[in-house]
Amino acid sequence: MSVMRRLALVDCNNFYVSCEQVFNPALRKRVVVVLSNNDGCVVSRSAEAKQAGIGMGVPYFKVRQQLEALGGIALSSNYALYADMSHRAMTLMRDMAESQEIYSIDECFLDFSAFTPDQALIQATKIRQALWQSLSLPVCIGLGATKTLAKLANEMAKTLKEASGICNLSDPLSPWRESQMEEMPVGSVWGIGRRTARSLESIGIKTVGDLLQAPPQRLRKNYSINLFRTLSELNGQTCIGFEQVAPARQQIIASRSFGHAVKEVQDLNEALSTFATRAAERLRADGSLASHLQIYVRGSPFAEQASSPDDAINIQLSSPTNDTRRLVDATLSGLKLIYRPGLRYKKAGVILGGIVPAHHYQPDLLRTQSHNNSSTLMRVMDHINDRFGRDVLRVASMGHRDEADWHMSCSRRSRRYTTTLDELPVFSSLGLS
DNA sequence: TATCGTATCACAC
DNA sequence: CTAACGGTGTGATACGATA
Repeated sequence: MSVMRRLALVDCNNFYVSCEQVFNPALRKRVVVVLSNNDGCVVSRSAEAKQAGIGMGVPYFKVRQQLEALGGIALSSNYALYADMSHRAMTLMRDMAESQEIYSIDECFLDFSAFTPDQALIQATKIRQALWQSLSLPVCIGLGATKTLAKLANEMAKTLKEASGICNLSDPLSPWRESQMEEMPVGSVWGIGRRTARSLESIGIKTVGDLLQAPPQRLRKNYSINLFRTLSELNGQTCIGFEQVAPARQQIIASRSFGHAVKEVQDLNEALSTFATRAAERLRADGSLASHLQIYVRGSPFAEQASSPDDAINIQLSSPTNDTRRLVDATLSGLKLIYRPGLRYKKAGVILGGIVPAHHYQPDLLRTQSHNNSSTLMRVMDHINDRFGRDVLRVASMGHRDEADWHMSCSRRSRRYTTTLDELPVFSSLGLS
């Protein structure tokens, strides 16, 4: 007989904006947004920005004027900073529970099963305080018997004014809490996205309470297995396991939209060489090999003409590899086959697939030296780049222009306070870099 | 008929 | 001045090709 599970879901509030505010307190209590790559869309908003009606995911150019009128601030995203803050937060929480599953850059599940209900609430409070005191990060915490319930509790912790950052949907569940839960909109449930929510609403299922009371046969008939798992989890039955170690990735994607549309093969060569290089670095960091890759190029999905390019090609490697040179070669040979002169390309990408552990692969003794994997050269290259800076050692096809059209726009990035010495204010102002 | 690969969708963050 | 709209990853499902 298994003991009841009790899970906590800790989620940082407005994570990217909060990280920026840690290092620039002048941003507190202000309308602040952080933009996606290429300064494209709003991906994180301060409470004040939400209050002012700045939507999540809205293209920046559509709200730029509104932001200026509000005296608001838009920042390019600074992933080095967010990743570092995330690591600190996760490390801090790791020792405050039996086990931890890092779910995303700003969220983790914690196993609180060993705690009594009272202890669990006390521990949640401690975690909130610890993150605020040592990292200045505000978080909300939801407690529940399943991941879906913990996520829902977290939504309620964010939504309900009186929750003060913590909401408990574990037992014992007060009738009051239960009714609050039943009033939550279906779309706020983890796993029920925009489309399913709209569909459910159209048949009168608008809230969690409606969903729990709906006849299961009717749901089974019209919806996927996912919705049933979600429903079971809302009823307290575990369908989604707790993963302390992340399962091996099945694919690695490296892709970017370009700062400006490009037409020349040379630009695409450089961009795709860079993407293949990034993908290969991650592949080696995972200790893996890829068996095939896909490359794709495309124009703007918003282009008025229907003739915007959109092409892809799959390439089978003669043997699994993590060698940047082989992956770049394959990438460029693929590009040759799909490139068409004169078109306006706006995005490209490399997708590595057929990923296997490096130790799993038995090299073919008849293969030539160039097919060696995890070669000494790659290890040395990674080492040098790690020590002396990204791309100090690189394939020539990546190019060396500081300002190529395909490079991202990123005009408003804050300093990488925690990871790049040159960007500490005291160093840069002294001109030491 | 069972299975396989691929494209597409839905979802999350 | 104007035009301008993310990236990474998983799983389900549909469907035609294949053995």
